[in-house]
Amino acid sequence: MEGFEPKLSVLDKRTRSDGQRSRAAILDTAVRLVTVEGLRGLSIGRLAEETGMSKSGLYAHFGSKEELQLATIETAVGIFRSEVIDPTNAHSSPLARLEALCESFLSYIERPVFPGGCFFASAQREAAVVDARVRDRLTDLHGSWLTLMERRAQQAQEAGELAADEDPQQLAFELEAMLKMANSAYLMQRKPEALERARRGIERRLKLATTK
Amino acid sequence: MEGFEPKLSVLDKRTRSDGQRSRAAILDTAVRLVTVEGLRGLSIGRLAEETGMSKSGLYAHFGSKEELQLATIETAVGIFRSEVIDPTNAHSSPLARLEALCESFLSYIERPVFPGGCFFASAQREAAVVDARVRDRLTDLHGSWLTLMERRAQQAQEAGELAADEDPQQLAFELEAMLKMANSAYLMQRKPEALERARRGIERRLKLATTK
DNA sequence: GAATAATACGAACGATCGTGCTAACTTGTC
DNA sequence: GACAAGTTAGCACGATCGTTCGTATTATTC
Repeated sequence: MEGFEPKLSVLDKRTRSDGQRSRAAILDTAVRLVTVEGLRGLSIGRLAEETGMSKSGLYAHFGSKEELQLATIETAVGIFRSEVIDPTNAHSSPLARLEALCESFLSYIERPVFPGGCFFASAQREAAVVDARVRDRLTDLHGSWLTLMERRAQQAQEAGELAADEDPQQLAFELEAMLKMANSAYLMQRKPEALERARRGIERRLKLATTK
Repeated sequence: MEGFEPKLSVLDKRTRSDGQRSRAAILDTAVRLVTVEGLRGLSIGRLAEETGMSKSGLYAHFGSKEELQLATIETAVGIFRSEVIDPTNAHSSPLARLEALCESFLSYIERPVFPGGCFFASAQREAAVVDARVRDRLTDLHGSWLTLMERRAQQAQEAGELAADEDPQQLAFELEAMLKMANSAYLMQRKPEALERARRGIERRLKLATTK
């Protein structure tokens, strides 16, 4: 699953079980907070209040806000991988995996896995404001996701499941456009109609790419 | 141009010319700041520093941060109207106006009118964090834009320019998906390739809707 | 030219931000 | 059971946040 390998955390010499539990609880709260309030809303004080810890106690787990943000992102990556990407690998054909990827993403919005929609859509918004390492990581992940879609499309084409004159990158671009639109429209106007429109659009687009 | 009427400002008894000029200069800086840093980055201190005014002097123009945010939004609405929407009304046929609307939006990203891409995309991100009046106004505007696209599609269909079995709302959804994707991809990876993909996708989608 | 109201500034407020420091406690290891 | 290391809290710091107040400086009107 190239591109979504979790980055190694800078400090990895933690042994005590209570510390691991605390850290996990903090990050669990953090990812939810980010999707609702954005990366900027992820303040130490707010997070301490939310988890019932003191600011300094919480702070000791990360050492800086930047590290906290990075750790939060990696936590979200893990959830996204297991909730969205991994399940789609059960399918055998590339085209089925591409379709499953779209549906898996829509389901991830619909369930919802995070209260504020797609984690990365929420986080990337403030990329301009955030430290360079955080911004770079977010850009990497955005690229990885798009690349994954493109690769699936290309594999489908190589397997003869897509028309030969179809541009896999163009197809991936349009599919991701629907996913992104679904996320933002579903958040803005709470009606599930947005997800249905995305599903219909994706289905029609894929049909066009196969029967051209 | 229904839906994009500027809201009346709460205070309108300003008479002095220097005050009007200051206010305009502040708001001009504010709209640019929002597209780069988001609505949350629109802090009084930052804005004062950027415009060379004192915090309190600047503050006197608006009375509260909420009013500042609302005034900034209305300023952006005016720019969006004159830069994106109004020019498209020169075309006579509804379908041409719909096409022009898409191209006008892409050009607005490409020029760029704002340094951080579409103002409303930047502002809506933090809708969850902001005061109710600001959130409501942003939701209104989002609805107005989508409704405008839908109306154009419907008019085109009524004029016989679109296939009878095409769903105008679905078409508008998919077109806006491309526009949104173009904005975010163009910002993330600075390559103009994203705009080209959006243009190609829109053209293909419209062709499909006309020759079905 | 005087009166009036708009405009701008400086100082200060309470709150919150990220970040350090110190000290107390728990946990795991020898 | 001792000891080292991990964990947490308390306290305080400088900075910035939105906001208020008093005051001086303008621009417009009579």
